[in-house]
Amino acid sequence: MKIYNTMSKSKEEFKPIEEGKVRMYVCGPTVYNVIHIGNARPMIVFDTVRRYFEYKGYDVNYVQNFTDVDDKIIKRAIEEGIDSHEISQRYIKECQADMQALNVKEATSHPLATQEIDGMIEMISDLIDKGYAYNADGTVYYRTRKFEGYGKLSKKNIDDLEAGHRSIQVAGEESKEDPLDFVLWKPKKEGEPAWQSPWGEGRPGWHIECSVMSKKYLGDEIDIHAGGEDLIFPHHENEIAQSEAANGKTFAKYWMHNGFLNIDNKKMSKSLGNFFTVKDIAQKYDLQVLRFFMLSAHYRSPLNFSADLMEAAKNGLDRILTALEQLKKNLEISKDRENQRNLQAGAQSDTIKNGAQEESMTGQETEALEELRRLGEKFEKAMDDDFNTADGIAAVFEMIKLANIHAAQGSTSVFLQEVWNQITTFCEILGIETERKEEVLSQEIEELIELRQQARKEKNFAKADEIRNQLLDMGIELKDTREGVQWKRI
RNA sequence: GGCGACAUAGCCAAGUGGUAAGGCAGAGGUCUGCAACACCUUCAUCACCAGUUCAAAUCUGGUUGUCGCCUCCA
Repeated sequence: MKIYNTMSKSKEEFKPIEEGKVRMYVCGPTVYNVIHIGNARPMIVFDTVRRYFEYKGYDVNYVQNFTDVDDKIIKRAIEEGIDSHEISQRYIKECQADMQALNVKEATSHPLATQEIDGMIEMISDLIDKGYAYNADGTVYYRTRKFEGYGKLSKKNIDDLEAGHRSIQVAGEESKEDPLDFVLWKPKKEGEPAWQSPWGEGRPGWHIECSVMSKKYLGDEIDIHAGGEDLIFPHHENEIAQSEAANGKTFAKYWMHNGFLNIDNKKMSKSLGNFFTVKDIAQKYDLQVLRFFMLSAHYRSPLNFSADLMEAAKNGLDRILTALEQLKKNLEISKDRENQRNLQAGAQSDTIKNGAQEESMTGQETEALEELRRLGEKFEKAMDDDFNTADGIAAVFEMIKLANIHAAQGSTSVFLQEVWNQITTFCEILGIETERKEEVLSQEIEELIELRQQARKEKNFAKADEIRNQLLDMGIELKDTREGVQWKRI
């Protein structure tokens, strides 16, 4: 398995710190609002990474935090005139609901920054003791130049950084020894949430949270640290400086970063009016479509989002789901048929041996299964190469085609079962929910469908079509298949 | 100004040395009362220029263009 490591800027063979285990930390959202589709990309991508590791037999300890103390949360709380804790709790719930709809598995642990203050104070004290941090009137700064490897992840030259910084130095930073130093602890301002510390009341800086939570839940050294590419600098760079200075060990072996999501080729921003929350998308699409769309490109490539592309993703995903639906039906029919046959055979013979007897596969089926196995290898090869989900999806589409051609009602149930198992296994890795949600139709609609069937029987096609159009207006699309009428909501 | 990424068909997107996966859309056909589904057929020489090589989308140099980071940001 190869993973592209931002640190080395190359693909490296994955070797876990501990055999059979993966320790993985993904930077989570700051909960000051509902998440947008850009937030969703790393969640989807790294959830898929996790699923693939699990498929490969690894025991994955997956940690994703919620940053629940931050300027933006406080600002929002003041606007609404409520406690900032209420704000963060509200959006954590919303975020979890969105993640569930995106079929993102729950993290092994998802710590909250505000629950880990003690650990942060401990690490900051430790950094001060070691000379990597200093207290200036209640604000604690990290002494950036003291850490030798600073800039090693983002490949930045510390002197260039300083040159850039001079022109944009912010007011209130006069107490810093060096403009490059960043905040570990900031003193309380009126109306802000605060905790007691050796440097007075205050709250932690953003970067220290992740260092502390990663250490607590995964240990001093972890396998994978992941997040959006915009976090490379300064967030991850600072985490490295904190953790490695405090722990004296390499922080993370592999650094994974997903590319940005653009809207109509522009960066998503509120001012451009091209800002979409996950909930916006959910109004029009099943969020599975969004997930499928995001996995259709490599996670490190920039990805463009548009209405047309979502339509294309929806159509593609439908093709997969339709085929699986058919496959499942055929499997049931085939099983029933074999059961019938066994019952008859059983009635004729005195002894029924070993329960139901399955039909054995035909030569053609064996060949098809062989082809399916090859496609499975193609899928794994793609995923082994830095999680190439686009190639993986291509393999799934080929499997779908194979199923559409070979898996018929008359096929043996062993064959159909095997095809089903194979394809759904790979869908599972991608996080595609393979069974459409069972929906109950209203009585009115049921009756209309029945009426139309009668009209068809009587060859009154004008009436049949009229009813079909009527249902279409109601959002129900019908199709007549060999197994009867099927419908779906559009 | 510093650092970096990318440029493949109408659209999306794989492919890092041997002559272009897959999907969406389109066209033609089979099936179906019609439609939908499905299947078959069809649709590119890889931004440009120069070079290395028996052989390049794939390596090297240059040109043009797009984008990102350097500041809160997934």
